[in-house]
Amino acid sequence: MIEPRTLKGFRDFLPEAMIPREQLIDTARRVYRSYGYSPIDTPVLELLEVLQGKGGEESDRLMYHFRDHGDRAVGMRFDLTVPLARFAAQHIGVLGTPFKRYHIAKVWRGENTHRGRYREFMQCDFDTIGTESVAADTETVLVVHDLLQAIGISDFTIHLNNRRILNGLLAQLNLADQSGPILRALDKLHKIGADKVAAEMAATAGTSDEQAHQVLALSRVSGTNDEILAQLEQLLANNETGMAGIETLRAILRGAAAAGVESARIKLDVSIARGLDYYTGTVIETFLDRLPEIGSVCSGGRYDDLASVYTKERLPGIGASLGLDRLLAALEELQLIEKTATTAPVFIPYFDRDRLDDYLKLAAELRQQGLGVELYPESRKLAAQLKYADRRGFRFAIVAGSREFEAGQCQLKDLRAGTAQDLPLDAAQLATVIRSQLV
RNA sequence: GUGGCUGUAGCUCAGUCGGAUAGAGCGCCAGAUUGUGGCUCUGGAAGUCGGGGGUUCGAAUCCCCUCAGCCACCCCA
Repeated sequence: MIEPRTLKGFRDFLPEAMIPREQLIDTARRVYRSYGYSPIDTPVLELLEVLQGKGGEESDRLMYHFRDHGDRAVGMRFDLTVPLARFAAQHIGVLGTPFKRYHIAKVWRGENTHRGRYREFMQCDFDTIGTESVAADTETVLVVHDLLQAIGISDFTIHLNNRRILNGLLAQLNLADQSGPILRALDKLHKIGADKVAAEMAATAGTSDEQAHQVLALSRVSGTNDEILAQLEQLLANNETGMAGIETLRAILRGAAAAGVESARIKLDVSIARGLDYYTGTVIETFLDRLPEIGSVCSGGRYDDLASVYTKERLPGIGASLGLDRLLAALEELQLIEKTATTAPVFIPYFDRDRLDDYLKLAAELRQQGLGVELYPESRKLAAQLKYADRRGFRFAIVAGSREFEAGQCQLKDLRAGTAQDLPLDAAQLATVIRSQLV
């Protein structure tokens, strides 16, 4: 016998896990569409040359790849952004700009597994291609905001930064060449503290004490968003790049406020520096206030050289990605996930052995009324069937035996409340009552 | 990739110094006068003790290898 098991980092999803998963995807889709993003899909497999060399050596090493039957070198997509770059370069002529797309799909990375990190996982990306307008930056923030609200999370904070502020400062200190190691160190500020960041910068980037001190001046920038902006303006007063970054942040804050986003939802955070090789401007990360340690659940930013390896046309873009698996883990920890293993609210026990056709008819009529209905497939004893319905999380059961059929009545049980009422055996009337109580 | 920890029933775990038929709770199945779930009671099924090798009279227990998971580091398009 072959032991049934899944590959390391690959998972099965049981109904109890899959139902909230699909709900989350539905919500993301609805929010993305409300901003005019359109769905696209791309192949799981691409020619290796299309995928490789876009995210650095590490990404190439993590990518699943092999030779196909025609001896072509192919790879499995490890994110949705590189395929988008190829897609945009190939089709932008017919799509036109600006082009807004969302893409909800699985990606694969052959890396070490961790809590919340798998080798096969879902990304929910949305991006706007072909505009450098700050309107797109602001809308990206708004989408993240609306998305988390729609999911039902009441307390979250969108951390906002701009790579040009960091780049400007480094240029000012003649450290532009060392931005990689410096920003990687700076990214750990919250985690390891200023002293250790300074030590790491000295070790990996060869910064002098004075340079480290200057870079860490960033770490002392704090206060309200307005206060942070004022401090940054002082730090970067003579730096065109830095000032441009500050102006972009200001514009996003203004725009978000105008669109009705509560000011406490957005926090300027100069230590956010992720996506080092990739992002060129706005950078965002989103944290749950009650579970910050789980990390960013929705991250993204602006990248202005997205498709340069595929086309001479300039295709700047901005977007973000919902970390579906991480968010689900968080929602579970915060007990915001309702546990049900059924998708239909109404259960009909197959109670009277001789009345199968009557049950089928009732179920069909209720479905025509727009209700999800499951009919139990075996005429077991009633207690067992009700127990099944209870375990699966059905909301209502419609009990009818020979007595009820003869009287033209049935019993509607609210399984959650533990109440029951007698009603006429009529689908339209039943549906009205059920709908009024479904909430 | 590095270091540490853990793998015993479907799930969560106990199992003494190496000792004989490997346990519990939950879940599952059946029942508690033939038509009503959650609570209770009774009974039942279910384990290659992750896998392989070794030491030993004897291994869930000790040793080696391997697979998987967790934690920290590294990395994170």
